[in-house]
Amino acid sequence: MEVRRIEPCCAPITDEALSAEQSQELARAFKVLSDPVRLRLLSLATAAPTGEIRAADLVAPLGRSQPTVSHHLSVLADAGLLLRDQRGREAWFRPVHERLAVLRAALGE
Amino acid sequence: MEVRRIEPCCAPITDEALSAEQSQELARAFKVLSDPVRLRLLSLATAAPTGEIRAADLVAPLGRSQPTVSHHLSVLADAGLLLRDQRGREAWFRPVHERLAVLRAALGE
DNA sequence: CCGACATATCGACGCCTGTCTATATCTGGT
DNA sequence: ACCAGATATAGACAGGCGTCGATATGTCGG
Repeated sequence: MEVRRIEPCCAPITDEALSAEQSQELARAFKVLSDPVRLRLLSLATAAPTGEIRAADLVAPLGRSQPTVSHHLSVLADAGLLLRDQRGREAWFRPVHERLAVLRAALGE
Repeated sequence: MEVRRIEPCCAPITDEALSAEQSQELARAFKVLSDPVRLRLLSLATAAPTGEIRAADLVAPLGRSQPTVSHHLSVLADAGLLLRDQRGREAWFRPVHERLAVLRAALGE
């Protein structure tokens, strides 16, 4: 998916026109959010009481295969929206609120 | 693209987990923003001094064919992010800031 | 009424991406 | 050492989407 770390890239799109490069970078970022499974993973991570989730616990609720869930978690981690914490054979993930804030900021206000 | 009007659909994803339906709806919305041409169109519309843009004036700066630009404008209009104002043979577009705000709100805060 | 302009629609093509099954890798416990 | 559990990787397949050229539709001016 050509995932790239989400970084502050530009003024809010409500303020000034984007360059070709800026729009491409932003589009890549929003593409990460354009899948229902990934959005659900992100919300499950943020809403988790402990603030983190374990990969194995997500397969059943999402109704997708284990490799598919693993794939989406990697996409979110590569984008910097989730932070992977490997503990032995388990993979735990925490949301990175600052990255979400970057995208929110790009939408204006 | 199965575009649908962008509506307030859910609490911020930072607050509580999304349902399958909510995540699908949100994903559809972000998919509209996941293309560089559409992001650029949106920013050009918002940054325009008069607050509106004419379709014909966008072909050259975007470097895409006229049908492609027309297509993307339609996607944005269908999503409710742009408001189409037909004036004779010309099509003018204004940004709908409330729709952008809906997406911003879904990202938290 | 005709030609130039503005936009939308159609059909096709190529690439990208989400999904799966099968398999590999690594870890922890017994 | 072995087995079971957790995760990652590989490969394949199907559907979706951005793009284009060609064409249709509609509008203004002379």
